[in-house]
Amino acid sequence: MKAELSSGLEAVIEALRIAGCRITPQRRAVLAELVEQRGHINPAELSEQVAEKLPGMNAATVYRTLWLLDELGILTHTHLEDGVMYHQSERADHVHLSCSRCGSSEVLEAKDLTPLARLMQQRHGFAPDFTHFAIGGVCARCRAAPEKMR
Amino acid sequence: MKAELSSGLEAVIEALRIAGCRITPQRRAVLAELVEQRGHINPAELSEQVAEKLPGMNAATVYRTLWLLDELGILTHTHLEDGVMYHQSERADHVHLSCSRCGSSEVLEAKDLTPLARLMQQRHGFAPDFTHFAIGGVCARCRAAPEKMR
DNA sequence: GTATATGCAAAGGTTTTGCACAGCC
DNA sequence: GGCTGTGCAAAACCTTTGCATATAC
Repeated sequence: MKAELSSGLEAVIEALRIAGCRITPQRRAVLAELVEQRGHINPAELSEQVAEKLPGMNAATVYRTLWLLDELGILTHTHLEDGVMYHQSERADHVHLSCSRCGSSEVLEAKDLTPLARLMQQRHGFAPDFTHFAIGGVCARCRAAPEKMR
Repeated sequence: MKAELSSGLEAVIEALRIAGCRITPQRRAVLAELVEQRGHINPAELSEQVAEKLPGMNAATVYRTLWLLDELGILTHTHLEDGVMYHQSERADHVHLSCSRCGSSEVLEAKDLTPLARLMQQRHGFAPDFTHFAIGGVCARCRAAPEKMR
């Protein structure tokens, strides 16, 4: 069984235990916050959120916990235009399209790009995971709009 | 004519002048260093390099210069696993494939991905520029190798 | 001469690290 | 009780900003 946050906090906690890690209130708090978060969140913001609910919670601990959970595959990070974001691994199911002209960001289901991914793998041997970095480019609206200066 | 570093420093300098910018030794130094650099370089490192050749050169000036040149389209930045890198715009012709398993990074000519880009544009309306972010995934060697723990 | 660019210094923000103590198992 | 994890504080980085001065034009 793979530990996924969606299968419930307890499943992940069990996985942590099996990995020889200790279950602390701090780790529970980080996990709980990540479950509540629908989208991505950066470490700094997450740190604030968690601290609200578990006073005394230290930023260093948040960073260490994120590192651990990422290492165990429970979390994933994604690189967007403005930095690194964390989210539940099983929610690494969408791709960010980041428009360089208007700055907007749309989201695509990862599976919509599987044909492309497969093609790329066949042609270049590299099996891409388009969820790990955003994809830059120009969105449909900006392409349609008359060219403006930026 | 578009100002490109490869057309020579002087062409870019002329473009700067036309844009109403002043030509300072500092700006020349940054441009010169970027011409010498084959690949990508991050602002901090670039700052060091330039300071070696133009003593007194200040980091703040480097950042301001990079911002300006990026704004003018002479430079481009790319997001790799370990941060932002700058390079000459006309060298934004390659895509970084970053293997999440072994950490290696291969490079692909951007034009090798144009069919994919076109396909994506047709299907999703978004015209991707795969050079602006790296593409994460698993390289051919790691896919072939027996699954190891990470 | 005037407007722009630079240097300096300081602040801002994020992330990492060392170490003593606390607390999970 | 022993070892892992945490808090605290400091440091390490990277980047930005304000302001007086220097300088390109």
